[in-house]
Amino acid sequence: MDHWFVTMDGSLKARWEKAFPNAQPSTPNVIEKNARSGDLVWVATTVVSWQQLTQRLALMGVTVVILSYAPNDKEALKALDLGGRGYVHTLATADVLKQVALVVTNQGVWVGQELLAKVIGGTFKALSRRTEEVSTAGSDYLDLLTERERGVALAVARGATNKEVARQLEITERTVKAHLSAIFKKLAVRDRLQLMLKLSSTRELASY
Amino acid sequence: MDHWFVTMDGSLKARWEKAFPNAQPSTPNVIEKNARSGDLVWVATTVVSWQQLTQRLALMGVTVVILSYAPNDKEALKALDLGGRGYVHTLATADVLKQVALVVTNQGVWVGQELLAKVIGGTFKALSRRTEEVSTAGSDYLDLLTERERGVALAVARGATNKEVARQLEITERTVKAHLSAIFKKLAVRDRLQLMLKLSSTRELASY
DNA sequence: AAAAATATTGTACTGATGGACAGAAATAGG
DNA sequence: CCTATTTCTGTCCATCAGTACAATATTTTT
Repeated sequence: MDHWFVTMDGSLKARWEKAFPNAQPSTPNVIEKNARSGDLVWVATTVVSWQQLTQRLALMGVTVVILSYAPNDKEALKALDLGGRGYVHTLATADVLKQVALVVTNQGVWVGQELLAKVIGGTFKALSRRTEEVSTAGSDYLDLLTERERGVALAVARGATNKEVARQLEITERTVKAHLSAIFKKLAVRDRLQLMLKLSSTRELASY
Repeated sequence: MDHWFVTMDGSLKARWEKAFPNAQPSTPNVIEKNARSGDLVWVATTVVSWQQLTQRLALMGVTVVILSYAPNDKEALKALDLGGRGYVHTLATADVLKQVALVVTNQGVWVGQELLAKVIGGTFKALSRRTEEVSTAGSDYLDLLTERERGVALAVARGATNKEVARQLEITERTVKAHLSAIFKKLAVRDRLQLMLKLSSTRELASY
């Protein structure tokens, strides 16, 4: 996994070097050829076409974090909507940058807490009204499964591959398959697709 | 700063011990007397009164993370609304738990990425409608597809295999694959599982 | 104590899946 | 008339998913 910092002139700020000694500077023109899926690319909003660049890189499977000199909620939402996984002030300290990297490379999303509070506060009421009557509906197929099987079933229901489930639960892929076979038999479904449908019919799914 | 795990019986799962050797198990009755401002308390939703407990602990200045066996958006928002700083799957690995701790003890908020995407996606659309800068107006991903692609997408979302879709639409399996490839690219998903999730999440988002 | 359930991992196989190259015909808009 | 879009199809190949045989260790139940 490589680190790239994309600016207009390919300069590498001292702060970034301190946080990631192995990071490489790059420019908008060449980053799309050099970056590969799984890499972490930091894109400055001083790059003229940072939005298109973010979108394309995200589609490539690249983890993108946007660096802005003047962070604001609207730009942050735009960045995340385009597939960016983080939005940080360009002048963030090395410590913060390292933490951001840790979070986004582990399937997390980094976003300023003021924005998050604002968004969650506003959304909660509308969303809870909508789901109130549905959420506590009875028959739960998950009760038929063992604790470990539940973990596997929930991960699969979120769209994870066997390999991903194995990594998440810290077991081998073979064990995941074993659990899945048991799950399929217990819930009488033929594959993971039907499992998703069966589970999503009774509950809303989210992940960690 | 102390770590506490609150369950009904005060048990301490092996996974938690691995993540935090110094963590202490506790029960709802005594945690309010023992925890102090700045402490990190993990509360399982199996605790009957986890909501009141979360609220009271948060008001005390305690950092609270909620652990749920069956995470869902509504519960997550409720947890955060009550002052919780994180919402994680009970079966999260030690690595994930450690990362959550790192984030929440550093003024961060931990929330599932699907929920975040939903909330951000919803807010972004509302926001851009208001400012009228970004058009797209495509609330439904199906609008991005051609008629034939829509048929394939819907069949797949119902859990059909390629062979079944082919029979239903009276085309060859190869053609189904071609449509699917186009669908994956247009909707920026990696496989049929993610397609199912994407389509089912739009329906839920219809209200905002 | 014995039996059952649970959790884990192994190899080998078949069928399904998705991408990499494609090409060909029909239709609609300029 | 030309071009772009849509629809349909082909082969090859690497990877994934699920099963068929397993076996072993731990925990729980009887």
